[in-house]
Amino acid sequence: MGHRCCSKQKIKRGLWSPEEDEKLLRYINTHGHKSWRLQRCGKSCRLRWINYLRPDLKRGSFTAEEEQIIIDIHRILGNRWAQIAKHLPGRTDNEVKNFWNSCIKKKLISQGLDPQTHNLLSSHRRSSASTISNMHKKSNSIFIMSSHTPNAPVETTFQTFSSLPKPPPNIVQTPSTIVTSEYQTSAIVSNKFSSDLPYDLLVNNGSNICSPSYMNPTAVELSNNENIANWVSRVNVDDFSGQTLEEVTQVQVQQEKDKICEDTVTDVREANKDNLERSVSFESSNFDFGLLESVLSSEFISHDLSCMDELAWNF
DNA sequence: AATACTTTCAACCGCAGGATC
DNA sequence: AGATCCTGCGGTTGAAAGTAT
Repeated sequence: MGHRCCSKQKIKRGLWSPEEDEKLLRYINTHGHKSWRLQRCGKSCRLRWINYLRPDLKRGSFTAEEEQIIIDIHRILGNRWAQIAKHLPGRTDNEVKNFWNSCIKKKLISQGLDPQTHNLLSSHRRSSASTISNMHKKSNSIFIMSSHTPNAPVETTFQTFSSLPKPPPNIVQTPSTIVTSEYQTSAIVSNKFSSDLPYDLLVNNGSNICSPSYMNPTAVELSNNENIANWVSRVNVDDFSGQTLEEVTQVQVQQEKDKICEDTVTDVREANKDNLERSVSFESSNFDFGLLESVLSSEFISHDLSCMDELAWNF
């Protein structure tokens, strides 16, 4: 069964001809993109405009950077192409989806990764990695560690896991397993939700972490500098070969905390100087609430968030 | 050169939610 | 209240292009 508007009348379907494109462009230039009732189904016109005719679209193949962004966000959000596309200016959800299905998916599989979960596929797991892999399932961090075998191809060096926080604050989970660089693997470092980490800034005012209205405006403003992508940090396991994961964890977490706290403390002081009473415009904010909301409401973070209530910004 | 097979990606489908009449 | 339209989304399809035999 076709779309309602298409089934009612004889409307052209299939590929668009250059003449039709031109006609649609002329129509949009004259009438704007408010009404889509042409000889084609309105839905088809709209789609053609969004996916092909829009002037701000970027053409050509995806760059390595774009690919990495897609992988990183997909790891957190899953197949939410529209959300992912929002972080790639000039790219459409359809484009991202097609690129994923035709390229990235295969690449991940060839690397032994499950494209849906980003975990190692069972067939690629070795005993030395299984411990870490299982650990990942239990752990609650969005820290990512990457490692590679000395002879591994460059594109296989980002084998990453991630997950999001569940346990109560102040508890930094530190799985103790020897980290080696002999096997290409990834490992969870620790729980990022310690009480003095930047998430606190975002949730210091209530249980509904997803809603900006529950957030402390000052805190949100201060967080504007931190894009969600920066929440995911990478460390190189090779630098810590031979150390226990616990040791690596403590060092990395401390460094990350120090850096973040340093930044946020500076920001807070700056903000205090600037008079904290001024209101914050969410619309003008660079902070991506859409993605934040997506992340927080994704199945990755389906855990009970009530523990967030306990978080407080103790400054 | 011809055919078969694979890949790519534009377009479609179906659904949901909101706005309008 | 119900019908219709618009918008947005993720999944799927199939024609065209590319590649292998």
